[in-house]
Amino acid sequence: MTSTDLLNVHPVLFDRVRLSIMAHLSFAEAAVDFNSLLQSLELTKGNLSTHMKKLEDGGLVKIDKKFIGRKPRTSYRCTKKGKKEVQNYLTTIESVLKASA
Amino acid sequence: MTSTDLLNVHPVLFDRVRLSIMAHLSFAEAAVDFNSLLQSLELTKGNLSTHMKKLEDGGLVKIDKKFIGRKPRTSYRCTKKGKKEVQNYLTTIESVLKASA
DNA sequence: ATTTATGGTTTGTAATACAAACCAGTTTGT
DNA sequence: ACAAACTGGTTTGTATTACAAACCATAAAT
Repeated sequence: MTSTDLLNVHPVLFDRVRLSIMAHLSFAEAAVDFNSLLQSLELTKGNLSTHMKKLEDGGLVKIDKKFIGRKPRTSYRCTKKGKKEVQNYLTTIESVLKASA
Repeated sequence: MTSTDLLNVHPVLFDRVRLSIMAHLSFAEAAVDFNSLLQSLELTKGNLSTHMKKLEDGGLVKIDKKFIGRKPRTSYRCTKKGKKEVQNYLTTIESVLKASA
């Protein structure tokens, strides 16, 4: 009930762009590749790249690099931890913001 | 439904501390003063001061400075807009994060 | 009259978000 | 064959931000 519960939500999720990314990834059944995220979210490549790195560092996302034919392709999927943290984010926000009052 | 809805939430709310502050203020009936926020949130004075300024600049909070006896006292209350933005934040997060899928 | 407490604001520093520049390779055009 | 343009990203430089420390003004206590 106290707003200090917010301290328990993963800090990396407190960013608009990264939350969008996690929303995409956590709903996707399969892995999502760099360029489709790029298009959905309308970011620059550099910006997306660094956000993905942070999500990876936080363990919320798993990165997968391979060659598809002769071209490189990077794709991402949401980890178990990622899903858990997103859920935690949602329920925490709700509990903090929904008035018992 | 698209995660780009997140672009509609007030940017100033995308911060843990400020969201905590708004949670406090939006539930409080009366104005809340600087020191009680300071204690509830366990921040430094400088940090709280600048966060409040941002919330004020965003129109989410109204500041009120007066002397109580001979001592200065600063207190804050949530504006209509503040309440609206908090509501919008909550419903947007829910719609983005709760799978229709 | 010093010291100590109260109620904050301003300032300096470290971390962060972002876009521009870059890099490695591939395909297309001539 | 060679250059130009495209693909798929990463690294780097800059502006913004969060934060705590230092500071300021006044009041109360000794």
